Amino acid sequence: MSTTNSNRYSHTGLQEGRGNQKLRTRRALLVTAAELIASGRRPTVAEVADAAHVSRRTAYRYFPTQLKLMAEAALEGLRPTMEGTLESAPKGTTVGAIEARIDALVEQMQRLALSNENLLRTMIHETVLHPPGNTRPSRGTRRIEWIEAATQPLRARLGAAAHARLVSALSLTMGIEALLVLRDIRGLSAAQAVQISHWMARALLKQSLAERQAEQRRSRSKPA
Amino acid sequence: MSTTNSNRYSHTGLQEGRGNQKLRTRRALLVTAAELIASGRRPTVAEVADAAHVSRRTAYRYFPTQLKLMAEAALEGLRPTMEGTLESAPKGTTVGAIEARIDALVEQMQRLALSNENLLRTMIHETVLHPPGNTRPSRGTRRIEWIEAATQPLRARLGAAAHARLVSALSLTMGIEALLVLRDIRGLSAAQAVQISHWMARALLKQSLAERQAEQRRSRSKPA
DNA sequence: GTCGTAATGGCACTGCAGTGTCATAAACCT
DNA sequence: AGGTTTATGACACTGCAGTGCCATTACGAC
Repeated sequence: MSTTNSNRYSHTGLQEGRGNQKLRTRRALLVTAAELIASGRRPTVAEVADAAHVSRRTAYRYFPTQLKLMAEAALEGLRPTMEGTLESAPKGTTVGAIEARIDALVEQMQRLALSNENLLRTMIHETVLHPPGNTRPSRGTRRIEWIEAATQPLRARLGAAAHARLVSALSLTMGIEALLVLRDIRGLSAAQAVQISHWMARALLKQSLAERQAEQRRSRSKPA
Repeated sequence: MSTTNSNRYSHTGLQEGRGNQKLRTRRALLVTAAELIASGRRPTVAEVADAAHVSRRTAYRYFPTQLKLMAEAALEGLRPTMEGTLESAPKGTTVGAIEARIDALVEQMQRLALSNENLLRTMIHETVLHPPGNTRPSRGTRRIEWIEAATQPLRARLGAAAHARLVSALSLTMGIEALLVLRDIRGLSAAQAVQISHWMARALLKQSLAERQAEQRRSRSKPA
């Protein structure tokens, strides 16, 4: 997953051995797999290896199972679209600014999920099993980080517990799972599903603020 | 199981030909598969067939792919727990009664999802792929029917559109997908996840009612 | 250049999904 | 009893996942 390099290797020599060769092979496999998945196919390991001009045996050296290859390839396919999502969000700590950030986040997440549906469905397919009591990488926490970043000023206003609760609730309103339920089970169109996500996110935010107000009113009228 | 008894079935005669024999074989495969899945395994078709005392070839005659066997077996495994969920819910059309029904529904759904996690994860694994533009059975609509039944009186109070929106939103707050996100991604415990579902459902209900009130106030003060 | 070693490729193997073909046994009918 | 139909079983096959073993290439150090 996290390629722990990002520093130059030519003058430092920190990249011991033939590290770059490995990185190139690994990356070739990932982008090739991502392309094949995004095109709607469900490629075999042999197909990915061939398309990446790598032997099947080598592919298995980098990704011990097709599952891991697919899961990482899905992430790889998303990476380009992901960056720049948060930067463009409005700043500020007012409720209005927070609401705007949440709106933008929902919009971006659902747009991303829609345009990478095959990739994300594959990822769920690959990660949904065996999770009883294991220590799997499971799924990333990017969604949580984004939501926390967008709602960060609310932590002081709502308190840690209520803020954490809001973050949890918001994590259900966006992402591929929401799309999955709204479309596959509820039978909505993509546009309708996105609307629901927007409404839910705002509703949960408003409700969190309203509960906080009620709590304050209560403690003012009858201080402990 | 494979009671090859000689109990005659001819007194009804409704089942044309050897229909009962087929039903028994089919059911034996389903319950056997459900048991194996529920026990945490991911059984081979050969394993299911063996355990059901049926030849592998016959298993494939009833379920053309392992996927279909698993998906139907998951439903089979849930059937016993499902019935009696709605009957015990409180009646009435007051907001309080509706709130109580939603609470009970959330509680039941999440309890069901938790105690059949393996089954449901398998079902998602099997149904999440290929659904772009196809006519798959996909997933059932029981969840939607339950939510609609619980919130039915709100349709008159909120209007059809707002009620449909609430139903959609509530469908995201309960079920295996919610549990999946809250636990696998958000990292909550089972108990915490259920709490979030409860809070969300109530919050969305309150917000729907609040928006309706605001709308009415607006139209009273400035009638069109 | 030479040498050592790390990355890669080739090949053969096992295990399971899925299918086709034919044989067998049980049910049905007369 | 007979004969016919039908579910089932036995066997062999293909395709892909995954692995072990060994050969070959190519990088890097001397």
